[in-house]
Parts: sequence; structure tokens; C-alpha cells
Amino acid sequence: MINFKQEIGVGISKATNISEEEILGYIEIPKDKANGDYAFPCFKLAKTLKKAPPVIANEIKEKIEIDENKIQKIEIAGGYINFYINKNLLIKEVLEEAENNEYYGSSTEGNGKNIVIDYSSPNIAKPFHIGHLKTTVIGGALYNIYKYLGYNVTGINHLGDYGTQFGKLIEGYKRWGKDYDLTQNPIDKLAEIYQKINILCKEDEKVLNQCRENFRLLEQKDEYSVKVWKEFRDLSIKEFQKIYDLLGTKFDSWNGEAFYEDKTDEVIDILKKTGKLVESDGALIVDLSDKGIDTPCIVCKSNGSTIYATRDLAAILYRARTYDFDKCIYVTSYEQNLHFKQIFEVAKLLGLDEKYTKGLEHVAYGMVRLPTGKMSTREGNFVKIEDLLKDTIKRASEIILEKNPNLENKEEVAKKVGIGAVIFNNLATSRVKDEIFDINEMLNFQGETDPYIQYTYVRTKSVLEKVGTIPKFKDINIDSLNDEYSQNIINLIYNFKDILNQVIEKNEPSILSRYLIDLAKAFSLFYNENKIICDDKMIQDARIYLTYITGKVLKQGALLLGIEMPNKM
RNA sequence: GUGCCUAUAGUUUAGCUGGAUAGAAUGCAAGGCUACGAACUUUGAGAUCGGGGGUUCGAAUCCCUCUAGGCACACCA
Repeated sequence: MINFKQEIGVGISKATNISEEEILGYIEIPKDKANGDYAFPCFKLAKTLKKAPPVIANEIKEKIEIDENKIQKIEIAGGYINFYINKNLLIKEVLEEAENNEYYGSSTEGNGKNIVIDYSSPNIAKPFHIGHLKTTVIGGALYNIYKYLGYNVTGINHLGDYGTQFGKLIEGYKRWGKDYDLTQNPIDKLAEIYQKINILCKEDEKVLNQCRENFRLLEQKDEYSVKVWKEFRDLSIKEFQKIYDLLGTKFDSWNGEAFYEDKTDEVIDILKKTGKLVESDGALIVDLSDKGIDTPCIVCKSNGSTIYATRDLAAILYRARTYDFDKCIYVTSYEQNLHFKQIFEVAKLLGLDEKYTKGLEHVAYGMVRLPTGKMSTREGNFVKIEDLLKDTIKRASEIILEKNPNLENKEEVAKKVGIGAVIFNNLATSRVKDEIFDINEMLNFQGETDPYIQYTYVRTKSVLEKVGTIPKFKDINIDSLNDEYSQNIINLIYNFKDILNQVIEKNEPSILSRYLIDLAKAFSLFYNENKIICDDKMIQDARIYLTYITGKVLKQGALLLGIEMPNKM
């Protein structure tokens, strides 16, 4: 497709002898369409050129050489130069591309590049609660979008299946295990045991030390410890998988922390050789104060066992070798900011190529809190994902019964709507912001929500079904799409690829979420203002075609977020 | 205490590396279905962009400072 911004940038660059890159950075899209499709503010050049902005604007306008077929009009407004593109050309470009390309907006720019995404990564034997939703859906969306842009992506569920917490769990299981029947709701029961042992640990330091000892035994492959650990792990994965099935989350690897158990010695060896690994209070640490990080990174605890940092470092080594990653992304809450700062710094000492250490990226998201305070598995203050999804699916069912009682596959549709609402809600705002969980917000299916997007999509399907056949692009009369409502849609569809690029540039799926809302809104307006099925066959065909393309982009965009569209609802 | 993050209508928020009149949604008030689906849409009221300085032709956006909240700060992950 024609890159109009680029065309303008090249033109201005030549006219001013300023680098294309700099010019492109200045070009903006006016908020008010009356000011054109692209604008160039000349204020920034005023200082260097020592001329008033309107004078510069005039000079550029005089000098600029630009394909008149692409840019139809250039106007000066104060210090701005406003560019008006050839609308018909834009329509033609967008519609043709959307017809020819089954995966509209996809690209090959990521070909040959490997991306590793570490997401979801729940802790074994703990309930899968709404605090894990963001990492799961953000990671899932990034996974889809990188892939769509041609990258080779590996999704890893770095299970929290190791560490002192298992020492605790084993201790609790030893003490009270026989009181629990783990064949039913095993996680709830393990969580209960975990809560109990934590209370005991708080009261009695000796118990805590016994837990640490249990973990040491597990590391040394003590038979009993390994047996129960394995049992907990299998039970947990089975439970997690139920949620992943509902959310449509997929992973290429389930290598959790335990997987790196036999790979941590190498990390310690390498670090020892650098001379940066020093003993402190019996533990082995890397001092990072010269890197502006006050807290040292512990690599080996005083009792000789490893710590999460050690396993994360081993994972970096392993992933670099196994996946040859260009980027390795960690999707976790910002609680772990310091941790990743530390291990990314220590990773530079592992003798890896700079490519890898530069590719490490922590994608942090905000905390989810309950109205009653911070969620805590230990204290039993949490909402399970399973229960939340049950609620939203139920709500969707109720609305279907009320609005569309004759709908077929009610359950299937309710699932898509209810689950979609939850996924979308978690992807709709900037990921850094904290959130106070509000069930009513999840159950609201009006306004800027996923059901709104789905509803809009369903309307496109409904119109298309009524007409039966979708016309071919070559038969479309482009002038029939010159009204502002059609134009809005076309502009948005033109931007789709740019939106996807923005998403991966910032690892921010909410950009796509908001885009889909905008597109759905633009279509709703178009739909309300224009009769699609009408007497004029020429206009009808053009509008049907636009409806078809809009539906296609809505569906594809939602799919990239991990949301399925119903055909009817 | 130190470091990092956040602060925009009652509420949830958008605002691209500074740019033209700060956009939405929700809630509230009033309108629109014998219509291609009203889970929609139209109109209205509602914002000292946390406070105060500064840089700039221009600041919600950059810098300083203060306030409020969150997170982290060595053997948890």
C-alpha cells in the first residue's frame, strides 16, 4: 500500500534539505479532519532557519515536488502545512489490499527473527486467580501479534514449580495431608494447606527452617519429596489447563523453574570465573552498586540451595542457546521490576553475545487489587479466574435469553461473549495502571467493551447474510464511498498495520483494543447513517463491500487479542 | 529512608517522540425501533489535566519541587 506519510516526508525533506527521518518525526495527523489528512508544523524549523513559521510553510509549499495523484491539495494554516490526500486512491488501495490479502495487516517483516515470550507462569499448587489474568492475556496477545507480523515466536509458561514454597507445601502435607482428599478440587486444598503452614512459619522460625530444609532435600532428589512434588505439579497443570482451554491460551513450552534445576551450576561456575561472585553472610552474591542498583543479586543461598534469580539466569542461558532469541520478553507485574533489573545486569556477565543481553525485556503491568485490599493466596483473599468466567458467561446467557431467545448454540455464544468480555477488559487500558477489581465492570456489556465489538461484527455478518453475495473489488464504484462515515472506516482500516506495529513497539496490546473500539464505533455510525441495502445497486455494492472488509478486520483484530467472534448473538 | 511507577469529568479512561477547540465510555437528563439486529444511536450537562514553579512561539505531554497512592529494597517468587 502507498505510504502517504512517507511520500510527504520525502517531499518536504527534499524541499528543505533536512533528513527524511527528522521530517517524518514532525509530521502529524490532525485531530480535526478539516485540517487535512497529514500536517507539518513549521514551528520547529523556525529557530534553525531563522524565519517565521508561515514564511517557511509558504516556501516549502512553493518548492515541494509531490505526486499530485497522491496528494491532491496542500494548504497553509498559520504555521502548519496541511496535506489532503487523494481519497479515491486511498479507498482503492485499502479495499484492494483487503480483498487480496487473506491476512490483512500481516507482514513478513519479522521473518528470521526469534521472539521468546514468558507469560502466565502461575505457581503450582496455588489457585489461578485474577491476578494472573493480565500476564496470561497480555502475553497471549503479544504472542499472536508478533506471529502475525512474521516473527518466529516461542511462548513459554515458566511455571513456578520450584523453590522454598514447595518446602513449605511438603511440610504442610506431611503434617496434615491425610486430612485432605486431593482427588476433588486439589488446588483449593493445597492452597489451604499452604495457608496453614504459612501461619505456622510466621509463628515459629524453626518450622520455616524445616521448610527450607525440605526444599534443599527436593533439590537433592530426595525420593519422598520428589514424589509429592510431582503429584502437586501434575494436579495443578490439569487444573490450569481448564482455564487455558477457556481462554484459548497456548504455549510452546512448559519448562518451569524446576526444569533449570540441573542448569544452575553452570551459571554459578561462569559467574565465579568473572570474579564478581562474592561471599556475603554465607550467600553468594553479585554486587550491583556500581550499576546503580543498591540491592545485590543473590545467586546462591547460605544453605547452598539456589534461588529464583539463579534459575532465571539459567533460563536466559538456555533460551539464548535453544531459541537464539532476538527478544526475550517477560510479562509480569511491576512488583518484579527490581528482580529483572538485577538479573538482566547479571546476565551480562554470563559471556553471552550482546544480541541476547540487549534483547531482554521486562514487560511490566499494574497490580490488580480487590476492594478489600491486595490479593493474597496466603491469606485466602482472591477471586478465581474460573469463578469470574462463570459469572460473565452466566450474565451473557441471561442477556441472550432476554434479547435473542431463539438463538441457536446459546451456550457457545454465551461463552464467547462472557470470556471475550473478560479478556478485553484486561487488555483495554494501558498495562502499567493498577486496577481495583470490580465485578460490575466485567459484567457491563455496553459501551467500550468486547460485546460491543462482537455486536458490531454480528451486524456486519447479518447484513452480508441478507444480501447473499459479496461483490468483487473490481466492480466497486469508489465514488460511492465518499461520504464521511465511509471515509472514517477506510482511514481506520488503512491504519491497521500501523497499529499492530505500535503494539509490538511498546508491547502494549491496549493500542489494538482501543483501535477495535474505534473501528466498531465508526461502523455503527456508518450503519446508522447510511442505508446499506438500498435501491441503488451501485451504492449498495460499495457499502456491502465496505461492510465485508470492516467485519474482516474486526474479526482478525479480535482474534489477535485472543477473542473469538460469534456469527450471531 | 532510597529507588521505580501512577495521578486527566461522579466513575473507568484516551491523548503518538511538546502542536490547532483535552477525546471517549459509564452514570445522570432528554430523544430515536412496522427499519440492514436498540448489546445500537442522537443531544445535553459534567475537566482549575493532583498543587506550585520553570523551559518554549506553544506544555496534560519535557525539567524541578511539593502532595497523595502503589510497588520494591539479600537468602519468597
